Amino acid sequence: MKIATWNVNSLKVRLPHVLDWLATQQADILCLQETKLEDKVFPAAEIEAAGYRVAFNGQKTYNGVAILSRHELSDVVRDIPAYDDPQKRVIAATINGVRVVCGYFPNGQEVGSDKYAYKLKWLEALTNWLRIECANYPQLALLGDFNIAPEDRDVHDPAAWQGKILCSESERAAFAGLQKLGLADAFRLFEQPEKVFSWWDYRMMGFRRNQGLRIDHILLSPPLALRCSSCLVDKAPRKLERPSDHAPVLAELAP
DNA sequence: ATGGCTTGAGTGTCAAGA
Repeated sequence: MKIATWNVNSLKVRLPHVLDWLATQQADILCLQETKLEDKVFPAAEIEAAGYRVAFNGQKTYNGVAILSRHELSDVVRDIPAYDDPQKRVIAATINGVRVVCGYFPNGQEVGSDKYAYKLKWLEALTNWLRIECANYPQLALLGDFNIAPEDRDVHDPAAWQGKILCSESERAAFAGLQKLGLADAFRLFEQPEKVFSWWDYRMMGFRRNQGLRIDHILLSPPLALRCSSCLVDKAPRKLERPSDHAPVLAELAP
């Protein structure tokens, strides 16, 4: 089973890329972030025509998440339960016995800002909820745009990013807090090349110079980590015309 | 030099992303 995550930075603009990528990769599950679409205009018909079922949780202009699946989705949950938040950042569903949680983590803008405080609160709420979710669902996968580079090796220029947003101590501690729930970073289960990133700034030719960060992740509970046979970033869609600034991250789970 | 692109909203140009 192939599971993946991709921040598409507007599904309206990126739908052709998404459909092409699904056809190429034959992914079973794709979690999307930054769809930026209200539910009433979500392109469900086009996605279903491609052979996928879909659940979504969106809003106008900002945020918005979705889970696309070749298999049936059940027990869909939208937003973090008991956490009051108008921003549409979370959707979860059970697929083939796997609890799939799709998250678009807050950016945080700048360390010390109001948005940074919101990011840390949000991370705490997510972690508290996932502690319960992990107990209820031994097979759990957390996929999404975490907006956290977990370690210096996930950053093209660690010195320049030292202590900055996406790399600060508190954000990395929150990432470690998710790992403490038993969730493993699928990418780091395997030997990987150096300087693999999942996001590159549109400006300054960031992609061509590989000036990026690894901030999109797939975290797996212990039984799923045992089943995981590979995890990679697919840079191909980032090379297309009008790409998202993020590339998809893909993991393979043995049956 | 805190810029640089891209998107959405909306028709000026700004907010937000990371």
